Amino acid sequence: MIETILQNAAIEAIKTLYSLDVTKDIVSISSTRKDFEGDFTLVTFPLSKPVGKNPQLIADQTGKYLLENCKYVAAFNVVKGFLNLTIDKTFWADFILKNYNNKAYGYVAERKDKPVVIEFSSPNTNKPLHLGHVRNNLLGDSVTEILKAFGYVVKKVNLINDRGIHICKSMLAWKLYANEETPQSAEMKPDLFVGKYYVLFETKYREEVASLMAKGMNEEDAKAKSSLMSAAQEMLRKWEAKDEQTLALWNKMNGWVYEGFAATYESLGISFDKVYYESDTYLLGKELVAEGLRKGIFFKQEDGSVWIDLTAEGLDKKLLLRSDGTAVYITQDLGTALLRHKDFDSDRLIYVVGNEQNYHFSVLKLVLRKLGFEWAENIFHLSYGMVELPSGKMKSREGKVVDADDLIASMIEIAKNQTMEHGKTDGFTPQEADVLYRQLALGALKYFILKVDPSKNMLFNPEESIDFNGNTGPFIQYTHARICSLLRRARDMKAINLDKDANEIRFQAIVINDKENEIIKALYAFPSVVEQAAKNLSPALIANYVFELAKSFNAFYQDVSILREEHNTMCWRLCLTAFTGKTIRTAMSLLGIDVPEKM
RNA sequence: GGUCUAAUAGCUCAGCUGGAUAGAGCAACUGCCUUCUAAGCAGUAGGUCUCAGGUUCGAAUCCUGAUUAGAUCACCA
Repeated sequence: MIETILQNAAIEAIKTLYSLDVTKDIVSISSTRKDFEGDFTLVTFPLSKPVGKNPQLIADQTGKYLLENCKYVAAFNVVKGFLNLTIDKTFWADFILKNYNNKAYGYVAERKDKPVVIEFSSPNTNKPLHLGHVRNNLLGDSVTEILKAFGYVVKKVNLINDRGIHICKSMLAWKLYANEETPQSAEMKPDLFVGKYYVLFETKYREEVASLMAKGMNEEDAKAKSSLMSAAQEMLRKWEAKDEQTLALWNKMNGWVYEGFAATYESLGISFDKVYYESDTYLLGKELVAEGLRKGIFFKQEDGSVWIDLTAEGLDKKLLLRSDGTAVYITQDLGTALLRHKDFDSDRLIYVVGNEQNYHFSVLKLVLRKLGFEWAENIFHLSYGMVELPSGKMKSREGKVVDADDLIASMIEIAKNQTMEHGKTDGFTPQEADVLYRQLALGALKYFILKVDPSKNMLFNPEESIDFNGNTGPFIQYTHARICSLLRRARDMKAINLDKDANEIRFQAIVINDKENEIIKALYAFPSVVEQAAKNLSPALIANYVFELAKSFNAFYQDVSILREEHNTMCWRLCLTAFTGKTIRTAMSLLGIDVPEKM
């Protein structure tokens, strides 16, 4: 890109002017700050010492040299040690004309690498998906799209947590209190229905503990003596023993939940290449533990439990197998990692999992590495922060959550009301209108969540957060729709041929507004994650690409505004409008957001 | 207690590898709908970048320490 060209030219300039070889890292080219004239800025302070002259003089002399010797530099000015370079307009013209009809703009060709496997979503089957899952799903889906744009083959997998004590809790509550009620008879979305019984169990359990404590027991004893909890544990034992009745109930309730999940995934527009079930995988990993024992990487305690000592690495000792020989969480995660590596012939695994599991994943990676798996080096935990509510953390045990389906439904409702209020769907068929409401609602939700740095906790205020004004998905969609509208009108007047006829087109085009930079922010919301992921995936290559991409967008936009000011001609505006529409579409597709052509 | 993460406008968030006068949106206030579509535009006001040191030409950004908040350190998943 242009920065590299300028950088090399500057290095050459310094060599010629001062007979000095300088490295790239002290020749920094960045986009010029607005309020200053120019497109790119060379900061000359770091050059001052090696060259032995004051920054201003260096800037001045280098500027003169570049003006004469670099064909892209049209003008320069110096403010203190900052050398501001203005790029020749023909460069931007060539750039636009070259890329306008390039369908692959923003994408790189497919590479030959092994596929990347990304795990996300990973719900439990005792309750419906909530806002936290939504963040997870959107991140997973968007990172997939971004990696695909970098030419990677990406396989999306989901590991459903369909067994364990929490599942038994909803099963037990249903068995005790439901009187054979079904989602149909209760007229509820089936996963919501199951979740209701999970909350019911927790409520009844707390009541029981409270009443035991009222009789003078302390909390610990009360919890231990709880008949409900021991019944749930008994149910888990029966499940593991493959008791027929228990399995039948388990199948029935999980079936309900899957039906509900399918609907939620559908409305979020999310799909998977492969779904794993923990009931199939929970016994995996024991062989790995045995192998580690043989190799002397792990050790066995007197009670039979197996551990690894990671204190040398700054972590603790970690249990890998219980004394009764059963697996724990990390045991099966070791096994599933290996399974995935084999299933997809992949040596790059990404896990989209909340940041409360940071420790777990550092242990997982370390253990696999100690077992001798080189691909473990490429495991990347895409860690994201919690979604908090104004009232504090979401607690599914207490039913204090924002349900994903409710949220989407109410967003669609808001989108519908506002759109009708603005009269935007006049002339739409009812079907077209419904599609638009959905696109707007999901655009708002997705952009709202994805624009926040994934690693940070975020606050979600149901009353205030969802907005269609300002820096929002619908605003970007709106901008895109306006651009499309302009192009339609232009086409009505005369066929657009950007290469030849641009000058002849007489058309009052949109003045591109600065808000379109918001789309760049959407891309910027990711580098922290994507760049890190990229570093893990393939050294520098991808990371540089993300950076180049984002940067080239940014440079382009800066120059859009410069062109706008300096060249107030129709043809220019039209070219830029068309191109901006293109970049919006490209960027939004990386976020998994639809951009309607009319609204 | 150990480890990790965070702290930027009243609120929600940006701030790229250290660069010029720290930016958006919301909320508040002023103007703008006959030339693309006001889900908009132009403008005003709002800041000790938690605090204290350090590194350097230059720090919101890097380092050290403190304060506050969150996560984690289970024979839970």
